[in-house]
Amino acid sequence: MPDQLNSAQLEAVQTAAGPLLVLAGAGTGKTRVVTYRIAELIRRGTPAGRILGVTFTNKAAGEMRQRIREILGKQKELPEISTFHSHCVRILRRHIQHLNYPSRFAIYDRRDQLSIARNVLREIRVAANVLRPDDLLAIIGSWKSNSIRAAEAERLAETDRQHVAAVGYRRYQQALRSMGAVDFDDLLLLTDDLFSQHSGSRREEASRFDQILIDEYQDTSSSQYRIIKALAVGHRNLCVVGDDDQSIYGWRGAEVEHILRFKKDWPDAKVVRLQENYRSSMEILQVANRLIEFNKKRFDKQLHSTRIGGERPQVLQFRDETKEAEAIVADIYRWVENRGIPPSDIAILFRTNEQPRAFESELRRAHLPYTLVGGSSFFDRKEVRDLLAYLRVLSSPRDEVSLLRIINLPPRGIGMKTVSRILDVAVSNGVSVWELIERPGELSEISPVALQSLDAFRSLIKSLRRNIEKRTVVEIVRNTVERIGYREEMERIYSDPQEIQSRWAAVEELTNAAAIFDERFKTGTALEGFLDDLTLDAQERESDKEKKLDQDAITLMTLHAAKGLEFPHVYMVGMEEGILPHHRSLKDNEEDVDEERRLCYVGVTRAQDRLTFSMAQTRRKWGKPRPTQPSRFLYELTGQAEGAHTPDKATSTNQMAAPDTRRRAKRKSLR
DNA sequence: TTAGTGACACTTTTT
DNA sequence: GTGTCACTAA
Repeated sequence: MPDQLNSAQLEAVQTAAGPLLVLAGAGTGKTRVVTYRIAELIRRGTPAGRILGVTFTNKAAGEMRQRIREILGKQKELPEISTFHSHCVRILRRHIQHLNYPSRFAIYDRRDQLSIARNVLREIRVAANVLRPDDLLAIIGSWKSNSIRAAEAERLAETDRQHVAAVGYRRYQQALRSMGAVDFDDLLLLTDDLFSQHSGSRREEASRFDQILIDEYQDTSSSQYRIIKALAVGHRNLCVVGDDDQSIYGWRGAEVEHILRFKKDWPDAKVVRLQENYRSSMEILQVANRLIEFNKKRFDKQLHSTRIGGERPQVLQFRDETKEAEAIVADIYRWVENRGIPPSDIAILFRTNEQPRAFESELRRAHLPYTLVGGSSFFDRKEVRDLLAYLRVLSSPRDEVSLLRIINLPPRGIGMKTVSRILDVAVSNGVSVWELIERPGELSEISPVALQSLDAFRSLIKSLRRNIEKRTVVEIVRNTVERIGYREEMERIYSDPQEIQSRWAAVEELTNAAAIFDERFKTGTALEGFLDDLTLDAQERESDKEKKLDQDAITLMTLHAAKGLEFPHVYMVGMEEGILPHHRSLKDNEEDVDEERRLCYVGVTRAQDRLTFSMAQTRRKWGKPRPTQPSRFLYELTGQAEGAHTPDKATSTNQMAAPDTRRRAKRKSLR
């Protein structure tokens, strides 16, 4: 990327007022334009605090903040850069009482949602072969992303399955509300509700900013779309940036149509197209262009390369996924050790979160530094979820999912029977579980021993909550771990000292996160903010030292997580039918495959200099090796498949070899 | 009634 | 590797 902005970029940066649509291909400097535009607005006199920048992930928000800080210099006030969800949380914390919600609400992540869905299905007696909890969540999610509420869902339902799901949806929302909790979709839906029902709140929130900039606009859902409109309709200074070819969140309600509709909503909008790719070598860009032409529904767009030549992308085949990992890591090792390539220049991209396992162990064996981005890691750890549940109960005892998780953890004599008895009474008397624990008089048929245990539990929670507003989050965490005897419990359950060690490390990591949080925010209801940040993954979890280590590590991540990033050396692994495209997208319709193709396109366009595809001929699934087929995308991007929308290019250029023909040579070269 | 053990199924992508 | 279910011992 040159230091000078080209004319299109300059136009996007300097258009100061009115709606602006930036249609930008991959690697054309999209984020750079947003960053410079914000800096330019500030330079021209807009106070930084009056600018709202919305990104898709917290990672992207952090990077953007960092770059703006670099451009502006340290002493200046910074603009508000945040994700949609984080921004909505802040709005709701200020106004949610208008919607008859307590302002102390907890945010439930997928695991919590699953737990509620399970209970709902049990309550309405739905067998697992009719609807499983994750099915219910998927259906509710698709309704929510189309702004369909439970009542409407019940009207719209046609099939039996939909009827059951609609009933489940209603119960699910009731459960959330009674626990004072919201899920991720609710953050957007409730904000949308708030703005449409309470114009005062809308005006107040809209008047906070004079300029709004949205990155990755192709991934906005309909509730996000309406929220943006509600915030921007007054000042009309709305700049959106996106690329329809990189729309990969359709399954979450993202609609490419919003970016198409922009000109209709804002007829005077200025449109700027960025079509010069500064990132990838010509060879890589050719592969990308060839691939994406197989998608029929797309904006007419041509990406020009500004770089000539480059290394031709390779396709490697291996016997199984272990061999794949071995060989790829061996290849990386040679680049790092023999050619002095910094590990941070290298990324391994994959479709699903189970794929990196084999690569991780190979990388460890080779003593190559790596970081696994996203995935399950931290929050899926039992220890983290245990402690988090305690913290949530301390923050709000109405949080039933958390309360039920910790009520007998570590074991304290409150078993299944007692819990289900409490739940029965709670449901029939219409009171919360915590209320029953506080007033056990309403409980009947519970053994005196269990009552005693309940009483001890109540005192424990009460004493942990004492003075909670005055304490720092670290103190709360340490105190909780201490008082519940978590270390002792760990030593009791696990015999292997190494396992205890690694599990305890997660506890320490959570404590560190709390310490970092305390440093940054010294005021207010700290615990609640900490929990919000953790759930929305808005935390800067690593200390500075670890961050520096990370900076020189190989990156492992999913294709979804890779959006917006770039690396000199990219490996796209597991290029097989059923993985990319994923088999769940093959079932229904063509459009799902198009989204998988865009996902592949996103991966390809991350690469700057060198791109390697790999696949395994057999892959283990549930322990059994099964033969695989090369991904159709491999044929498409090598020009060996029919049906590209502009098929002329496919035969004109000198092709890289098909997966099969190239195999022997490649494997040799890797040894 | 509770605590501990083993079989079992589950893994698309994420805020 | 993890949560859930069914079974058994105390």
